Amino acid sequence: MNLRPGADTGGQLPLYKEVKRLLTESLAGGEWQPGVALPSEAKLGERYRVSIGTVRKAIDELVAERIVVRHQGRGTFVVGHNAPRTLFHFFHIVPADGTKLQPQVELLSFERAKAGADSAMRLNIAPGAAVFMIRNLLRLGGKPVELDEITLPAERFPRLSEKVFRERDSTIYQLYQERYGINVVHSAERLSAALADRASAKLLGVAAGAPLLRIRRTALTYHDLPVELRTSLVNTAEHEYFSDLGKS
Amino acid sequence: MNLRPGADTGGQLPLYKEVKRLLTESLAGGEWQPGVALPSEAKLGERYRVSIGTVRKAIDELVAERIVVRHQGRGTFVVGHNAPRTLFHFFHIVPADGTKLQPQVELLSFERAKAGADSAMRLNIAPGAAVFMIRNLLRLGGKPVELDEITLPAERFPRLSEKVFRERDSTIYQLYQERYGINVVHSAERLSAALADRASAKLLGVAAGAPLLRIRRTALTYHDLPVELRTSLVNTAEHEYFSDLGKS
DNA sequence: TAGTGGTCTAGACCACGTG
DNA sequence: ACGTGGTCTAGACCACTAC
Repeated sequence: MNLRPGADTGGQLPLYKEVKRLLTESLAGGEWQPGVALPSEAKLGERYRVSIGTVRKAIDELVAERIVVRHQGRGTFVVGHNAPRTLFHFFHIVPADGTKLQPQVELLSFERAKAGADSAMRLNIAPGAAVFMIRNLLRLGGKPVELDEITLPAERFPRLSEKVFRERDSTIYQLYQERYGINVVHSAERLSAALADRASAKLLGVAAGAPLLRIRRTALTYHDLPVELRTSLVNTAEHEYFSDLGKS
Repeated sequence: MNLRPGADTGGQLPLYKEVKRLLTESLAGGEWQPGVALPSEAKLGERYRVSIGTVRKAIDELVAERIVVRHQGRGTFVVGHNAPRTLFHFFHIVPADGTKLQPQVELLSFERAKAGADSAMRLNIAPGAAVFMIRNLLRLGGKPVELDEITLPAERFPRLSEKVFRERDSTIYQLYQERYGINVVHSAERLSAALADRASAKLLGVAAGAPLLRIRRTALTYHDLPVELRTSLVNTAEHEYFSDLGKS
């Protein structure tokens, strides 16, 4: 760490990047839980022996990545899955008329299985490693709209069971956060079109052969570590996927 | 404009937001063309009578929105549609294996028409106003993959003709930029699944009733002004839509 | 009143690109 | 050598929140 103005960089990384890395380490290590305020910028400046401006630049990037939020006069807070607004960072299905609705989730099945080659690669685990496979039906305004298949690496979710999953009184990502200390902060999604097979059609209340939107998501925690795979089949007759790219 | 440290805000907007607004005005007014360097940060500081730090904060936001790019030692440049990398800010279809390919575009039809209620609303023009309707077939690696229907407000594209459109030696957004001074900087997309009708199926080389991904895009220029509507039908048998959300 | 983040300035030095 | 953006510091004052 260096205090001379404009000096250093012999250590390779800019100071504020290093501070950001250290902050991310602390977040990943659970030093500050979601919903809790970080130390003040002045305190962080002392802690890392840098000026407030450098701390601010590091936090600026965390804010841009929606990992923390600032509240003037209150402090800087770790983003978790408690605030209803964070739900829509990950749930992009809206009625065609645009009004956002909270989905109701119904558990269809909960199984143990072994990871296939593709899942293993995307989850960065060994092929054949134990995983949980969970299927859910999502309703919007009472109507079934989306069918989810979730794949979780068992190692990261010790003692997870159908009972635990079913009896949670929160969202799924909140469960990961509160019970396993896993905070989902980003996701990558790939979309394609598919035809409803008989089973999916029945659950979604459409004809077999109806067109469905297929979403394949990888959910990531700090350091871009993958922690969940999710394949969704969506009936887009009355709903759409909203791609809220870029912009601020 | 105010020079006292920490003062003002009586004028409502923070200084750097005002500077950003003025920069955007100049960009929209064509003072700096895409590909050209803005005045240096020091010059802009003199011009708006603010410190360099304030200019930098304004430009930071324009960089985050991909409206300009900085190159250390060279300057800050207006983003246009010349660099091949900018293409993929707007074209999100990639082969399932992930390798990005440049699409080849074939013009299918070019017509004049009147805007319907929905198009007019989304383009912010009067219902019944003159529009161009253009249909294109896009190929990736020689195979037809996407069918586009483009709607343009005729008023903003004076003297556009099939000949002009067909004989362009560049991308479509490059044509807008170079001939009409319209720089597409953002887009909003809504996705759904559909079935191929007979005509689309034939053009895309799939069976009628095959599942297609439908993308409805509104393309925006500075100040979030809509300048183009585009509905795309994509055969996702061997390609996917990549949603590269958030993150830096 | 005290503490927090938000804005704005000023100036130093570094790294990069061009001539 | 010069000009550009990139990093870092220091300090002032404002706006908001909580007590």
